[in-house]
Parts: sequence; structure tokens; C-alpha cells
Amino acid sequence: MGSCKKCFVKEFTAFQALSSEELEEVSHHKNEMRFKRGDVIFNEGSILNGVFCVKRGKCKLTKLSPNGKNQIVKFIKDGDMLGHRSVLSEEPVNLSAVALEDMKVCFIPKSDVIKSIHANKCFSKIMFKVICHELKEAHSKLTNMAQKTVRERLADTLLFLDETFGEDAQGYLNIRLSREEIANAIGTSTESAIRSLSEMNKEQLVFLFGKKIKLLKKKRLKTIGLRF
Amino acid sequence: MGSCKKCFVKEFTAFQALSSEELEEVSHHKNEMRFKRGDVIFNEGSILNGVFCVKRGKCKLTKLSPNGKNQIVKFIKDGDMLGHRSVLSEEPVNLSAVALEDMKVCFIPKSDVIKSIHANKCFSKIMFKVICHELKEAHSKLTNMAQKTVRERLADTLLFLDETFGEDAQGYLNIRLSREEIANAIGTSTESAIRSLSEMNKEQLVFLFGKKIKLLKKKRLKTIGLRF
DNA sequence: TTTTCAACATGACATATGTCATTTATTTGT
DNA sequence: ACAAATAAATGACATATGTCATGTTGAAAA
Repeated sequence: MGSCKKCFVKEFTAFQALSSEELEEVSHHKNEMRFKRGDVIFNEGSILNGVFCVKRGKCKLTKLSPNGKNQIVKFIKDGDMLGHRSVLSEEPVNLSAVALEDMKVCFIPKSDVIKSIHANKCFSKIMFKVICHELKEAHSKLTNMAQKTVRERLADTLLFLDETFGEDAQGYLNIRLSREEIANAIGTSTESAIRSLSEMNKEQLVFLFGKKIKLLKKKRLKTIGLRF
Repeated sequence: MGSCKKCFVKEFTAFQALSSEELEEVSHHKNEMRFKRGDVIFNEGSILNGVFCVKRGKCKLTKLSPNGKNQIVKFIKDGDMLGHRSVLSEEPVNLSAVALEDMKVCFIPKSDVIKSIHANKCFSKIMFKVICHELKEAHSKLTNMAQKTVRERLADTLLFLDETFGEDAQGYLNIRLSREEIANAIGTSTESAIRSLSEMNKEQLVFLFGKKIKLLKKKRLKTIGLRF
């Protein structure tokens, strides 16, 4: 198995703060895992004994609502960390993680994370920043969810997906989601999401080709998201 | 000015982790402040040079939506800390804090917080737990906002206010909110909030007496919140 | 007390969104 | 390649929620 020293993921996470020696130690404890599209990485309520670093692939973090629907709370891409909230707060995870495509991840035991937190000020500083940023993001999403219409949230979400995952050679969003997943991300019914999407299709704001989505007028979409 | 050593707030915050000497130092740098109902403690976008510890009084954390409405993201009571997210992530605050009643708070400079984070493992551990808990809470709220009806969110909010602020001698919720503030907390229009409230009043789930609210059937309210 | 103003309440209506039913298109497994 | 299953799309309709208008109440100020 490769060393963490050469892993690109470290650049994007708090592991960038670790010294060569510290990384070497983590390398010995880490465990590479693979998941296929649809696989559950962890489930709401379960106990995590470490964090996951995503080397390749995307996944969704979902929360089950009492009405039986899954809310997509966050999207995760390569270079991101998973499960750190649970490890830092010593609580069960409150979200489920499900792979959206084939993934390669590294599992790093809790003990190494905790040790790094205590031994390395910079590591702990970055960890604080990561969590704080997630908190800020969650408060924004909460406000948007409460105050914006489905159409506005759809516009926001499409632009977010574009920024986060980029576009393929033909300009389509570089992530494959079902209409149900799009609905779960914006917090509405599948039918409403489909209707809003095809409305934007008719208005030539987006171009739909099966599950593929191309954003045609990003500026217009931005103004829709900001509600003009 | 009193010493932090004797302050009850420390028991509820990460400051419980500090030694006598550490607390003594914080005591010399802290600054006691008072706010009246309606006063702004800080505003979305401003830079904070420290955290606030609430000795007495309640406040609301709000976020302005592009549509001009204020979303209440969190309620703060005595014993709580304010502004720590901003200080830890070294970013401007993303929420405004407005006093809901007369308040007495202590301002503690950023430098003392950062120093404690680095010098005291237990302090940093508790800070992580606090932020992580807030993140978990925010994800739950996000899901509720997306998936529940106004009535369900109102039931949730009333029960939350009851748990958080308790009841007065007559059994009324121990917090005074305008109908507009209740609407901003559950994420709906003032009229809808009023209608839902008076509906619950007619059903004898709550008793309304001016701004005062008494919860008559908490179990029923719980089942409404969980959507049965 | 009277006056004034803001908060509260409620009706009427428009609109957004959810739900159910049905058809059409895609994907999956054999 | 085919059948079966699943996902997507769409219409019809019910319902929830927002908006505007108006009246009422209650609190604060003169």
C-alpha cells in the first residue's frame, strides 16, 4: 500500500499539517477500501472508529426524515474527509454516507486522528476550520431551505454541483444523479424537481439529455438563486 | 469586576477545562458588557476579536435571506458562548446576534481563546464537541425545514423553546417572542405562524395569552412534530 | 385618560407544492 | 436481444402556504 506522504488527499485535509514522521505512522495504520455505486459507507446511528479520506469518487451524506424521505445534507468529492464530526465529538454518526460512483477511500483509525489533534497545533487548527466552515455552510443551507422556492433552490443546487464537481468534455455536470436524488438535495418531491428541471429546459436555462445536465445560462441561474 | 473562577458560565463552556491560573489570566482580559432587548451584539459580516459568554439573558442568532426575511438559526441562553465559530475559523461572523431581553455578557479576547486551545487539550476537546454538536443540530434542522410542514415545525419549535428556556410559575414558556420572531424561527410567514398557533389554540394544544404561550398537551405536540 | 402606533388576527384569494395515476423512456438482468 | 423492473415525465387534482387587505387589540406615549 502506498504511503500517505504521496497521497494527494493530504493536501486538501488537515493531514497536510503532519510531518513526514507523523504521516509515516498514519500510513502504517491506514486501511484502503473500495465502494461501488450505491454502497453504504456508514449508516446513521452507527459508531465510527476512524475517519475516511476519499481518494477517488463521490458520495452523498443523507439524513432520514421521520416522513421516510432522505434529505441530502452534503456532497463529498475526492480530497474530502468523512466521519470526522463523529470522531471528534465521540458520538455516533448522524448521517449516512452512500457512494454515488465507484470509490477508493482510506480509513484512518480514530487514535491517529486524536493523537494528531493533540500533538500538532496546525492539524487541530485546520480541523477547527473545516468543521467551522461546515457549520457556516449548514446555516446558509438552512436559511435557503426555509426562505427560497423550489425553483430557486434548484438553481442554487445546479450551480453548486457545477462548481463542486465541474463539467465533462461536452459541458455536462460531472456528476450523475437520479431525479429523486436531485429532489432529495433541494428538499422537495421527485415530481416537483422534475417539473422545475423541465421548465428550465424549456426556457433553455439548462439542457437535459437523459440524466446528463448542462447549464446553459449560469448568470440567469445565479439571479434566480438570489431571487430577483 | 468578578473573577472568572466564580462565574457560573464557565461550568457550561470549554472554560471549565482551564486551571485556576489560566482562568485568572482570562479574568484580567475579559470585559463585561450589557445589552438591552433589541440591541445588536454583532452583525452578519463583521469581524469579531473575541467570544462572548452569556451571564444573563437570551438572544437570537439570525441570518438575512436574499428575500429580506430574517431566519432565526439558533437561540442562545445564559451559560452559552457566542462568536466562537468566527474566532476559530478566523472568518467574519455569518450570523447576527440580537438580544431578546436584557443581557449581561463577558467579552473574552480572541488571543485568550486561541492560547487556551493550544495550551489546554481538554479546552480544545470541549470546543470541538461544542462545534460538532452545533453542526449535528444544524443538519437536523436543515432536514426538518426541508421535510416538515409549518404545523410540524411549529410543534417542534414550541417543544424546543420549552426544553431550552423552561416555564414560568404559571406554566408559560419562559421566553417572550413576537409572532414575527416565531415565524422567523420556523421559517414561514408571520400570518402562517399566527394561523397555525391559533389553530393549536382552538384544539387546546396550547393556550395563548397575549404573547405568552402555555403548552397544554406536550405529548400530542411531540407526535405532531414527528409526523404521525 | 386619551391618542397613537405597532403587533396581532383573520378573511379572501393566488400560487406553489405535494400526491396520485398513468404513460413513456431507460436501465438491468437473463 | 428481450423481458422485466425501475426511473422519468406529465396531467389532474388536493392542499399548504404566501400575499394582500382589513379590522382588532393592546401597549406605549402624550
